[in-house]
Amino acid sequence: MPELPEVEVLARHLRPLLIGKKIRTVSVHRARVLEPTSAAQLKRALRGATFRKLARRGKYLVFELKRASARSPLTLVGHLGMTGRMYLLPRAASLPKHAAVVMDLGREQFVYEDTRYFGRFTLNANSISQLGPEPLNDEFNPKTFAAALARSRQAIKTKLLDQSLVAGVGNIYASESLYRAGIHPSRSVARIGLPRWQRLAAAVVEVLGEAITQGGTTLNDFADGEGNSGYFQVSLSAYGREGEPCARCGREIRRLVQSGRSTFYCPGCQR
DNA sequence: CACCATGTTCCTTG
DNA sequence: CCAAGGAACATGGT
Repeated sequence: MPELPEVEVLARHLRPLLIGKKIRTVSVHRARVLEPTSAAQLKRALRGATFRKLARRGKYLVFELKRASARSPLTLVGHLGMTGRMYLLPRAASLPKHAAVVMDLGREQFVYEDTRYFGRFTLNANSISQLGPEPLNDEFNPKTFAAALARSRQAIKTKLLDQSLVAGVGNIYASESLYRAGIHPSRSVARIGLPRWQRLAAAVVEVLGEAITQGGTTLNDFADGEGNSGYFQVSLSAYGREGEPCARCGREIRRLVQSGRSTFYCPGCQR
């Protein structure tokens, strides 16, 4: 459940549940997700710490904690990879098969589970510093967008996944944004002029914003970690619709592979 | 068995 | 040094 909108919805859900809660102990079931932090480091740093803030940056969750002893706040960075989830469970509840890190909060436990263990839960904030502008802020606009691509000839779809260009767009919303902007995913970024950049930037903002709004209706799914996240309740126009008629022009949605990842587009609407 | 999957990083090649 | 492409990571669903 991992692109920007899903992470934003999760952050809004977790924020009131975590702020003010104190961590008693931390158990690490899969140390790989902590890298480069060690299990011992994480346990020592978090024991007795209290959640103060929770923010989102791109697809990352940024937890700020206060340690009982000390002055400087502690930053914990979470990323859900492809299959990560975070939620609270009652203290006695049994853990899921792929629980990676569990924090004992007293009457509850804060669980990070991740089937494929591609995600991260770490004290290292390095990857965050490499992120490009937030698409839902005004630091993101068509000009910074176009300027960042000056020397590239890659396909625009591939570039949209580059987190140093825009933070938070993933494989699903890249297809959706290009569909909305009417731009062919294979178009070289060198051949995109200002009007197209403007349409694309606007489309990215709209698509992500709408997904957040729609994700807001399925918040309850995060609470118990059961069943589906509600992710695919967001209505998608292109992604996953190969062979189905385009809602705008009726031609069949096609699938192609770029840099090893599926792209869905309408050959009629996207040039 | 084959292929697909919401992501990032590392390695190789040019 | 840079850009670009592909494999690796790990598990499960169809």
